[in-house]
Amino acid sequence: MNSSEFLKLENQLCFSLYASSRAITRMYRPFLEELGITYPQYLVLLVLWEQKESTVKELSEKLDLDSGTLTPMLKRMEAQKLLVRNRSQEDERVVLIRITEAGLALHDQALCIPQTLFAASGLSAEEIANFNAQLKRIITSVNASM
Amino acid sequence: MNSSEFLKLENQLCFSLYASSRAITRMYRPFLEELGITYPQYLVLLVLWEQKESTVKELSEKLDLDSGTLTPMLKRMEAQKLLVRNRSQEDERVVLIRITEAGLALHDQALCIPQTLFAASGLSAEEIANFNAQLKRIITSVNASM
DNA sequence: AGCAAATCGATTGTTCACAATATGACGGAG
DNA sequence: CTCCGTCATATTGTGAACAATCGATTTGCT
Repeated sequence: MNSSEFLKLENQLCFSLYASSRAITRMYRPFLEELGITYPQYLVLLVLWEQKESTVKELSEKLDLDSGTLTPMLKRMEAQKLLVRNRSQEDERVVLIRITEAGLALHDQALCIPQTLFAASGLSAEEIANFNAQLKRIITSVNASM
Repeated sequence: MNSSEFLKLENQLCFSLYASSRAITRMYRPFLEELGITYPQYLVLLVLWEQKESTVKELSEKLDLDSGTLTPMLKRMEAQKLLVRNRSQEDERVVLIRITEAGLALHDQALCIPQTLFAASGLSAEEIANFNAQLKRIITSVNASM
């Protein structure tokens, strides 16, 4: 593989990741739309379904999104009554995010979505597991070097 | 692997793709910033560096972006003198996109970017090639089913 | 020729994504 | 106790993404 071919390959890989990420949110969109949420909002809910309460900082770290993205998004979700935002009593810098009953109620409705998409994808569980492991290695390697 | 574990895995995989896509644009950003362009604009230039002239429709197909994304982006790039937009004479519905000298001039400056990022990534050429092949299989499989 | 359907791109409106900056709150050094 | 640096979040501004819709053109069918 010469240098020029390799550059093309790397560009292709980066493009593939970019394109596949958008393809996934497109796959989720019609299903999430029925719940009135978007894919990034679904990611927030995935966290809150597990631990019910979090902070902007914690969500920022887990989802790798900054406050400029999260603050307006969490406000929209609060307007939809999916969660509540409150300043912490102990440390007024911290904003606590707590899921509501309405937010919890979406969990049951959302459960079938990954199953449906998995079935539609035509991939095997093994392929997904292997690919996930490999992607994690790549991400770790890239992050470690920066 | 039980059902619940599997759902978590699929959610993880989708999130990993989403996060890695953003990580890549962040890696490119400081380098592309020196050229005054963004990652999606770089993708447009990758096409135009190869064929010099294209159309909105062709770019839309190659990059998997719709006119609502491309039209304003191409206008910004035209404002930067990187390309020109003109209605086709033969078919007035078609807008021809042609790269300018200034746009071509960025090619040389951009050449070193993938090399630099590759070196920084700590990955081997083989890992990248294998991963690229696997990602393409996944995308093909997912797209075929929709 | 004449009209319906398809094509191409632009527009509008909403939601991310993120850099840069601002604001207020905490916490430690002196 | 006070100043000062750090921390957590909010705000502003720019640039994607994309659904929905529109306007103009072309093509196909009768």
